[in-house]
Amino acid sequence: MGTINSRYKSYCYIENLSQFVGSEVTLRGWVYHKTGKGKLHFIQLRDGTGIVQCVVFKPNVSEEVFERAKSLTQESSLILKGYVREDPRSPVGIEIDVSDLQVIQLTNDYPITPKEHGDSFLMEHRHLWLRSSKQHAIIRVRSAVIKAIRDFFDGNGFKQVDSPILTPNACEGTTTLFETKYFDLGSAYLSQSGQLYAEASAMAHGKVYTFGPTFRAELSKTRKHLTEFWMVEPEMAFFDLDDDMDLAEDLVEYIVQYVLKHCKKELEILERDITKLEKVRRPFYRMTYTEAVDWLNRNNVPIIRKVDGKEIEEPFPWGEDFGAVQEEAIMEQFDKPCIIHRYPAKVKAFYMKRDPQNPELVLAMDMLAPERGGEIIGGSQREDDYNALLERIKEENLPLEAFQWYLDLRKYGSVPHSGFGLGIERTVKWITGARHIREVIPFPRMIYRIYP
RNA sequence: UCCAGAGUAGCUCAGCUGGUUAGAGCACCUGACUGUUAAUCAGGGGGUCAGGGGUUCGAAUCCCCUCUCUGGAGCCA
Repeated sequence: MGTINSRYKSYCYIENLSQFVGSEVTLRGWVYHKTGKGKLHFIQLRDGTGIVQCVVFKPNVSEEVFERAKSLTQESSLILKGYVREDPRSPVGIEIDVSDLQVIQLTNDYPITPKEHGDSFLMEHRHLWLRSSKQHAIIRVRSAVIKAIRDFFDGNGFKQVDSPILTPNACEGTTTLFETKYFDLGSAYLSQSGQLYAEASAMAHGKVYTFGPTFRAELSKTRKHLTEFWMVEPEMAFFDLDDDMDLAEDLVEYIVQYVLKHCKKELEILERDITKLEKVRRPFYRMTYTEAVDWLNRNNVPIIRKVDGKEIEEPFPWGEDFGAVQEEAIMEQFDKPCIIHRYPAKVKAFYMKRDPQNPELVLAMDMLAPERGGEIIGGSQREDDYNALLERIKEENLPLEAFQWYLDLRKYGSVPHSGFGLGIERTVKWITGARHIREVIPFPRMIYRIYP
């Protein structure tokens, strides 16, 4: 891997300790855990890159240093010097024999102990919970996922062209938006998708991707929803739906294989079954919406409706959108992602292109992840015909003035084009096996939580 | 938003059909210990039982209201 030459490289970090066996090093960090036994103290030191056991043996250090080591508490910050030694008794094979130790700050009453805690308590202390080893591993996987995404697109001739976060109008009129005042121009909204702007950029650059936060004021309270989440949205001129699906497969395969290669330790800490991830290789499964409905009915997965307060089970009707029950039933049979494509037009957004084979369908696709990973990608070929798009905007009662620029794209050199959005958090949740989506973003924003 | 569940020590929880001064483990403080890694052993401090109202001789326990939190649904990535 290429690295940048800098003076910071000369610092010694725990992840590089194996290069320093037999020599003296200085480490800076925090006490992750400490145990003692009379004349012997064991400090689990973490420095952000890893954890190593440091041994303080009374005869080896001065009286003051031993007293300082004895007084250390969880999450106290310190600088220590010691010899790096291979030791089979250490979980990482390496240990530090401490010769000197300086306390930067002695911590009192660190709230997160090695014992169990409730979700609510940990979320209140998210700013500290980030230091715990599983949370630390998850955020490192997140970082790797983002790097994989950038490498993939940059290496395939895409340009990153960012979309605005403050927007004048709704992209998909259906979902709820966060509204804010915008000087004398009235209201602005936090973006719920960069797609429309990505389309404009694709007409300028061919293949582009936008990467940024998106905001949805939906009143959803589940473990796969955030009100602020990150999304990467590629958009490609001259791509049809099949090209779009191929690209989505390539991307997801690349991300998973990258994480398997670069995050072995993290996946181990997270106790992730990597044999399941190793199966994520092209080609993925594909089925049309209509095939999926047939499958549901052949396998007796009904839809449950409430009529007069009573729950009634009915066969799944063609034209209805899938809920969590249907998605999970379909995915149970698959050991790698599945793309479902060609949905009924009435359950999908206005900008999606009609299927020339069947006007009731749109050229849309969703990718569902196995192991209850849920929907990680939603995409489509876009409507590129001026009149067809205008018709759809009117049908949805969207403000025509706001979409004038978007219609312009169909007026000046319109071409077939496609794109999709991949949710970073849902992807990281699936890959890490995290229980809740709030664990895969450093500071989650949810319907009832905006602290810390 | 709708449905369901929860709130007792810093944390995780027990506390029965109402009955003396509210309990445990961990964390914290003091001491012992040369191989711990959720160390062990001995001792110690720590409570507005979410808040308010009601029933009762008596409420953590029963009833009502409010607040907070958790999970699920719909919608979505």
